[in-house]
Amino acid sequence: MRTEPTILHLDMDAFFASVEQASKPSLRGRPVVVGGLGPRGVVATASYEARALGVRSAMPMAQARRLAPHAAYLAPRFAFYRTISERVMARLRELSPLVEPLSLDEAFVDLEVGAVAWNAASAREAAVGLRADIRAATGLTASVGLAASKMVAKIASEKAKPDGLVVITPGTERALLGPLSARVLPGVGPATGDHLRRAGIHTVDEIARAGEAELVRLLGGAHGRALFAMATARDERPVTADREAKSVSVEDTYDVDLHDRTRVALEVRRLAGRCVHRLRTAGLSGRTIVLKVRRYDFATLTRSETLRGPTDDPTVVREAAARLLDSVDTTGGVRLLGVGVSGLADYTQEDLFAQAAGGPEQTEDEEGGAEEPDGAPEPAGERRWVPGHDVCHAVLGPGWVQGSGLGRVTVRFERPDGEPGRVRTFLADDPALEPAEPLPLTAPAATPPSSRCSQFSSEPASLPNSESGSSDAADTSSP
DNA sequence: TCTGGGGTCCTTGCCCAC
DNA sequence: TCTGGTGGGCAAGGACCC
Repeated sequence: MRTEPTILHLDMDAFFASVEQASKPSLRGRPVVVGGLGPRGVVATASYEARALGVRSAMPMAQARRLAPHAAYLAPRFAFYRTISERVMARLRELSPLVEPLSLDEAFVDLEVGAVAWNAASAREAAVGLRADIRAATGLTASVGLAASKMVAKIASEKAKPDGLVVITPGTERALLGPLSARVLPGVGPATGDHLRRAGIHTVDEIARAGEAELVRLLGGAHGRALFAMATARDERPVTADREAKSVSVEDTYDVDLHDRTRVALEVRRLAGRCVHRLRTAGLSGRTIVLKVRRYDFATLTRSETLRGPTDDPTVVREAAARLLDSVDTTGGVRLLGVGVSGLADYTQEDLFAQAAGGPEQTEDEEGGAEEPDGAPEPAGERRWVPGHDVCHAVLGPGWVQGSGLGRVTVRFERPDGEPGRVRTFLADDPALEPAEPLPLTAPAATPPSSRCSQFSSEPASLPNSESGSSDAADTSSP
């Protein structure tokens, strides 16, 4: 156990929602909810303004809309979030080679290995500089926790939110953790929390007092021992860079339950194709094919089959998934289907055969490969305008979709470095309107913008009068 | 209220080989 | 030959995380 707070946990504040507010001046200071916009969507991130109204991550969107009817509801722009995340992670790697990303918006950094910090004062100095740099590079705020272990650093960054820095002095951990709810410990979710509560255990202190043997009896060996260690502030887990993926999967929840067995089989084929595409993009293959089915009543089944060797052949994966589907009763309807591959390797059984036979054989079409690289199928002949996504108008320049429906699309014309912009409504098939790349949040120093709207380097053109009727809808929520 | 998507890890039970 | 213990691989499910 180290004696100085040189493990740093970084957590970007309300990341997806903050990116949207930074991109869209009209949303600053307003409640913003990012997540699935379909009838079965859930909240991915809510801005602090939306949280004040009771909106939380993982909450069904329908419930969020009831709590915050005037919030802006936006579909996530994962590709854009990823580019910002990469800039943040690159900054972290300047501090230390030991950076462990946990998600797009969180990471651990071992400052001691990076030799930028050796005690509380130097660690704090590094953290202050880091937060300032992230703000300058992205315009976003981050919260940072510093401690002698990963668990406590993470709890510290939680205390620091939003936009703060908290250092936990080694030796004070147990006093800090003791009175907190058992739920703050990693690995204590709703089920374990209930389990502990039924045993009369509510706080971290009570976990520690229960003793390891009792926890093992209640929760099983691995979980019980891990929890006791955490509750007594013993966490020796090292910061680990470059963790390898262990599985690759894709899944879809359908707006309405699927009842037709033929349609279900077709969807499983499509998902298998998408999964293989992801697998191949990552240069991987896998040995175990997993089919996931969530039925109409939310009961979730998995079926798996392990092959003799790893594969990335779409035909092999599709056929295995189809066999697995044969063993599942789907009467009553299914709401979700998924296909995954685990037991990953960076070679395939076919490769081995090919080496012997003198070359790989081209398999049949790879469905899902060419289509829908980001998971969204594009229906032929109809353009989908997704709320929150970027567009470019031939005359008016860059903007974003505020809402669409009934053959119309409403666009707000504004840019990250400008003032809140005006709103205009167009026909959904208006040829002057095109999907576009996001504009950078902060003006890039040397690199030219790559956006299709890059010719609009200054303020958007002034809005001409138009009979298409500009509406001044104040939010993107739809009934 | 009505529950996404992409992951990881653990437990349990079964089968098989030794 | 039969039985029992053990350990590994596999399948399925559950819990958790962001």
